[in-house]
Amino acid sequence: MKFEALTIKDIALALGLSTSTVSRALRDSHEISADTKKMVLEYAEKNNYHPNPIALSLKERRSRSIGIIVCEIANSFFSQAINGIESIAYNNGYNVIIAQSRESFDREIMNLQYLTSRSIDGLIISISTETKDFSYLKELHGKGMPIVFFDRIVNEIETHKVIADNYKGAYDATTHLINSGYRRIAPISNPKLLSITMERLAGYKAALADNGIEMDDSLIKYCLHGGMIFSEVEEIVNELLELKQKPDAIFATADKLTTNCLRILKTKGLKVPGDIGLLGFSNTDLTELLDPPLSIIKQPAFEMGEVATNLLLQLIESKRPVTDFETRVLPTELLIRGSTKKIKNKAKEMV
Amino acid sequence: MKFEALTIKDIALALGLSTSTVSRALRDSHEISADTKKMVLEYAEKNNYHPNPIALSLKERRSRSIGIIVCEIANSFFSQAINGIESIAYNNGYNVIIAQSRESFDREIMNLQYLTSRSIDGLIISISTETKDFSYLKELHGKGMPIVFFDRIVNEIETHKVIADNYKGAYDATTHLINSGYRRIAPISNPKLLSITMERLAGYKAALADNGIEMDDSLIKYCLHGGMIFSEVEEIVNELLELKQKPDAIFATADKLTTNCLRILKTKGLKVPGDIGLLGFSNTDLTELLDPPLSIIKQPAFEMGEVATNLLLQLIESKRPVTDFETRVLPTELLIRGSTKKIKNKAKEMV
DNA sequence: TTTTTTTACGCAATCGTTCCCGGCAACGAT
DNA sequence: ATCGTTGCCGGGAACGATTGCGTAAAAAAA
Repeated sequence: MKFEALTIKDIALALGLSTSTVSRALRDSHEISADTKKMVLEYAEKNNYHPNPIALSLKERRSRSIGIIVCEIANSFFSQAINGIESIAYNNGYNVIIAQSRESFDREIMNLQYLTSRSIDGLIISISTETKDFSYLKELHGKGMPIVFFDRIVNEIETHKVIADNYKGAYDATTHLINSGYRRIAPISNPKLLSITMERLAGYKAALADNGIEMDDSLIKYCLHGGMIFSEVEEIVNELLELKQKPDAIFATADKLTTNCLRILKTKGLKVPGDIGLLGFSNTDLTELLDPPLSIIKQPAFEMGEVATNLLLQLIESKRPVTDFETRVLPTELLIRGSTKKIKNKAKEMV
Repeated sequence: MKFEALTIKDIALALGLSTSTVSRALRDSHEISADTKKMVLEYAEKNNYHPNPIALSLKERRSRSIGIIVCEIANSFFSQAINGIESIAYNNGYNVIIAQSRESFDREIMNLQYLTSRSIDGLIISISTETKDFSYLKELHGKGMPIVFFDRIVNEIETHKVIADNYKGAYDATTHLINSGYRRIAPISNPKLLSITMERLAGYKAALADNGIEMDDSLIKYCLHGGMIFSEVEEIVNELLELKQKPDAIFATADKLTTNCLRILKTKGLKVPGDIGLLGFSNTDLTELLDPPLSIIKQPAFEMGEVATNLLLQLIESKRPVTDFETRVLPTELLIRGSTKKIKNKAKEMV
């Protein structure tokens, strides 16, 4: 079945005018008489004419749609960010096409190809945990595709970037853990070279250093699939618990890792925070209802989406090539709950 | 900045052919010589030519994109459903444009206008809690727009529909509560006339009847904004708790209501299930980690999205008007956890 | 060799819209 | 009466791709 819409040609025919006149009347050109304008406008209104966006896109060589690539939608952080992206985009007459990489590099490339073949005007992307090769993105960017990175950014591509203050977030979180008496804090992260991993681990390390705590490399763990594969997180937690010097707290640096860690610790019958403390990055609004209520670092996901979209639209609508790029860093929020309750300093465990 | 793509015209110019020949060569027409085909194909491959989908859309009068309207993306059920929709759509060369009504009728109409002005080929929608007037949807449907309803459906519009087995889900849930000793079960729902509300309440009532429990209308509550406004849920819970004959369990018939009920009960210092039992529809994967672990009815959100999309594509790609519509009902799952633990039958409370 | 058929390609219209260019009135100025 | 000027409008090309039709040359048949 087809859904036939009214065209300018139909109006022209009905009113005995030419398409050019109708077009001009609709765009309120000065070279159309008031009478004709009124006639056309009224007819268009009555038969609710809407210009065909596809024809416009073809003419103007722009689709007024922007692509989004994230690892998955069903993740609080990203769905909130998409919310922010969408709100700005719609207000500016753009629509968004969302694609999910599911933490796969191959899928990310496919999405990229799909979106560009769909002739998007710009791209907002948080790269997958698997992505190490940026040549495709570089090529795209080199060809003039406006790109804004957010969350998981690519430092070697020069364009606008939007991130949470991962360094400070992790620093504050680690400091809080230390102040609560924890000493052997094990950070569980996404792959090593992901921007958010590096930023968050840097904050962690700085907090340790500032508090005179020696770092123990055996406590630092990475999840290659960002927690998408449950068993992977499970193995890593097992490794940590089998250490001679066990960690007294886990610092999960990503949403999926945080909740999966809790799941695993509970399954193992460990008391949180009695046996082990837990704190992590998370954006779900259920964390305070969990058992135990989770201490979290929350990112301003919605705002990040908004900012990223504003920057992207700026790139898209700029007349001349933009060379002055900025990296916006938005503040995180540390919410202290039960999962990091103070423990007594066991002096013997101090390293 | 512009992102210039290779066109058929460029290829024709470069190879000294006409655009028609190039077009036909690319589509492997029999009336093009093998040599020419090879030449064109190789050139297109090397310079990675992709047909401009906008030009194709204009020619074929189809955009190969489908619209989705849900109340919000940042909701487990809907993000999972969108996942399902997206997977099928992409596999069939369609992209999806997502819009959020945020439970507002006005926004829903705006979204509808936006999406149609974007010339979508079809629509998948779960209507907002506010929507009582279906005239716009009817008009759209009447004009030939393929529509598939899912979750919150509109019975008076004849087209494909996809729902969870809300009746059975609610029936099973209520039965479980009864079997666990609860007698005064208060259902908190979305607005009265929403399809899911009616279906779920019907299941609730049937379960009561089948167990010889008299229904108490004062226990039946509705949230006009579907739990989007926290205070609204709070008021309703307060009303219930101020009843002379208080409920001994709450049955929340929607995701947001379920988690918000828990939040409110905990804030009030009530023990769940000690003071009151709680069970609800929910699709978040954190429910088992909550305090208490929540008993829930889970909908097959992903599958619902898949089925809805398959039905929609069927409508879109059908040559002649479809008159034979179906309503697919997918099974729900009852997950029993701590929040509905057995209580002793207090005979005096039996009504 | 001439006629017919086939092969292989080009021309031009089409989708809906915009916009450059040109034209034809009516008007005032000379 | 003639010459600009202005106001108002239509013709047609363009955006990128597909496709029916026409046609030249080559191949086959006469």
